[in-house]
Amino acid sequence: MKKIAESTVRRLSLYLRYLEEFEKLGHDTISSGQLATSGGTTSAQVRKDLSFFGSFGKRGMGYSTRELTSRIRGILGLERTWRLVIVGAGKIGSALAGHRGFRDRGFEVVGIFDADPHRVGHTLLGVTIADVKSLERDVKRLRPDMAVLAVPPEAAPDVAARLATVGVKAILDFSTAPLHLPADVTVRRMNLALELEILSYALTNR
Amino acid sequence: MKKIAESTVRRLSLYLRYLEEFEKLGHDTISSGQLATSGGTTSAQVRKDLSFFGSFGKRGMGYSTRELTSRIRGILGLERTWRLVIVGAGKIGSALAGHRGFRDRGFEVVGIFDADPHRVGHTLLGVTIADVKSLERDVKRLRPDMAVLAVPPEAAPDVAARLATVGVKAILDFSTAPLHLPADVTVRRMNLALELEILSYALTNR
DNA sequence: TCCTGTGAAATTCTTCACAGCC
DNA sequence: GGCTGTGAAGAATTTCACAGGA
Repeated sequence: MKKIAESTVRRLSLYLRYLEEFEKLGHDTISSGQLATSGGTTSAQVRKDLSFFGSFGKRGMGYSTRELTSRIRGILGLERTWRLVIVGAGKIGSALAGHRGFRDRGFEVVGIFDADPHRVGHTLLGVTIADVKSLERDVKRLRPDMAVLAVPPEAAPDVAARLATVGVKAILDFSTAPLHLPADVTVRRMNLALELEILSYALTNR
Repeated sequence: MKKIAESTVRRLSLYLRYLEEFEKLGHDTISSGQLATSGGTTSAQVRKDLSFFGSFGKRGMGYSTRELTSRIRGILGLERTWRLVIVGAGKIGSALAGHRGFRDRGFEVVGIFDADPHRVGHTLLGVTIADVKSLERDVKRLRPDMAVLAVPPEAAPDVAARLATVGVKAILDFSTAPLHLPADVTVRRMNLALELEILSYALTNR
C-alpha cells in the first residue's frame, strides 16, 4: 500500500465520528462538503483523503453513510477488537481504565499495572491491577496489541523498552521522555502540558 | 511576526523539555544535533525552527542551555502564569485538576465546574467544584486565560460557546464534537480514541 | 575542526478546477 | 444541477549543502 500521511489518517478517524453521528440522525447519504464542515476542512480535502483508498461515492449523490462508515472502519483496522494494557494506575491511568468509551469503540483493557503496592490488587472495571514487576510474564499471557503508558516520566523509557521486548508494537505514551525503541514499534504521544504551551503561544502571539 | 507553523511550535515545546533535562544534568551547552536526537528530528530542523526567532547559538559551540531555555520560554509565552478553568469534573477532568504538574509549569487551575449536583461543592487541590450554571458569572470573576473542556461530547459545543461569549480565547477540548466558535478562539483537541485509532491503522497497515 | 545560520532544492500536503457521472 | 474523482498547480514544510564564525 502507498504511504498515507498521518494527517490523512487522523482526519479519517474524525470523519468516522461525524459519520456515526450522521447515521444516528437517520441520514442515508452525506456529501464531502458536509463531512468537511464537521471536520473543519474542505470538501476537496475530504475527497482527496478518501481517494487514496478507492472511490466510494456516487457523483451527484455523495456517499452512503453506512458504506463509508464501514469502509473507513476497514481502512483504520477497526473491524476487530484491540487488546490494551495500561501501565500506570495513577490519576491518568485509572481515569482511562475506568473509561467505558474504549470498550465501546473496540479497545478492550485486558491488563493494568502499577509499581505502587498500595494500588496492586485493586480492581478497575473488572480488571485487577497487577504489579509492574510481572509485566513481561503477564504481557506474554495477555497478548495485548497496544499499551498505554501513564507512568512517571522517569520510568517511561524503561517500561517502554520492556513492553517492546515482549512484543508490544504500539504504544500511546503520556510522558514526554524520549523513548528509544525498535523502528517497528509505533509510538503516539499525548501530552497535556505541550498542548497548553501551544495555546500559550497562540495567546501570546495572536 | 511572521506566521510560524504549528509543527514548529510543538517542537519548540519539546525542545524545552529536553533543555530543562539537560540543564539539570549540568550541561552548559547543547548542539542542534543533541536536541534533535531527543526530539526525534534532525539537526537542520532544529536550527531552522530556532532561526525563525533569531540566532541564539555560537558556531562551533552550540547553544547555551540556560539562554536557549529562556528564549524558548519567552517565545512560547511561558514567562507568566496562565489561569485555567476546567469544565467537567468527571474522570478526566478531575484527574487533570488533581495533577500538580500544571501549576509547576505555570498553569494555575483557578476554577472547576460540573453539572452534576453530587460533585458540586467538593474540592480538588484546593479548588471547589462550582455548578456549571454559574459558569458565565464565575468566569467573569476568575478571568481565566484558558479553559479545559472535559464534558460529555453532547455538552461540549454549548459550553464552548458560553466560554467564548465571556471572553475565553483558548480552549483545550477533550471531546470530538465540532465546535463552531469565533475565529479568535484557539482550540486544541486531545482525543484518546482518535490516537488509538491511529495506532490501529499503523498495526493494520504496518 | 566543529557547529550554526540560511538560501536553495526537494518533498509533502493542500487547494484548485474541471471532466464525468447520477 | 449537484457532487465525485483526480491531475495539475500552488503552498507549506523539511532536507540539503555549504559559507562563515568560534
